[in-house]
Amino acid sequence: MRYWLMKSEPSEFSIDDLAAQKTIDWYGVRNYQARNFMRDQMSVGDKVLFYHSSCAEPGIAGLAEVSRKAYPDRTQFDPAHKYHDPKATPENPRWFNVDVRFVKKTRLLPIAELRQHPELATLRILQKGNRLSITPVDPREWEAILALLGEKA
DNA sequence: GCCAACGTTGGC
DNA sequence: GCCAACGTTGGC
Repeated sequence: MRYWLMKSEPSEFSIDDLAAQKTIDWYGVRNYQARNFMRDQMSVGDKVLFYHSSCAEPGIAGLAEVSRKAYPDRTQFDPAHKYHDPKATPENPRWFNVDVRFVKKTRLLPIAELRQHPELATLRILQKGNRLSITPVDPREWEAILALLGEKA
């Protein structure tokens, strides 16, 4: 079982949307490294920090988990979709996504607060130049973050 | 809106 | 295979 942080712009899809919808296919990832994490390393039951990015209050907004292992991203085949990829075919899909299930909404844990904790200095999203929308979280980091959230690890 | 960082594209 | 140009990300 692994731990992950997954970014979403709340104007596109927020923790409240996930709470309402219960489960989402995490479509739209068009970065190979992030795709590979989903396709090659994620399994059902993996724990997820749901992160709000590109917004007024960037930070961790809730907890989720992987509920289905990776399969081809439906939007790559749809010419009308903004995530359409003309080079992808059902026989040769290029992009994959997992399903993510809502666990709970937490307090908003801002990125500025994450930066204050030395034990989180290694957190991938805090590294300079980080842009990956999906990053692994190590167990120590996970525990430290859950403690900050007042959740039991 | 700014800008650093980074990934992708395409000409050669 | 190199690398300049370009587009995107995302915090501030």
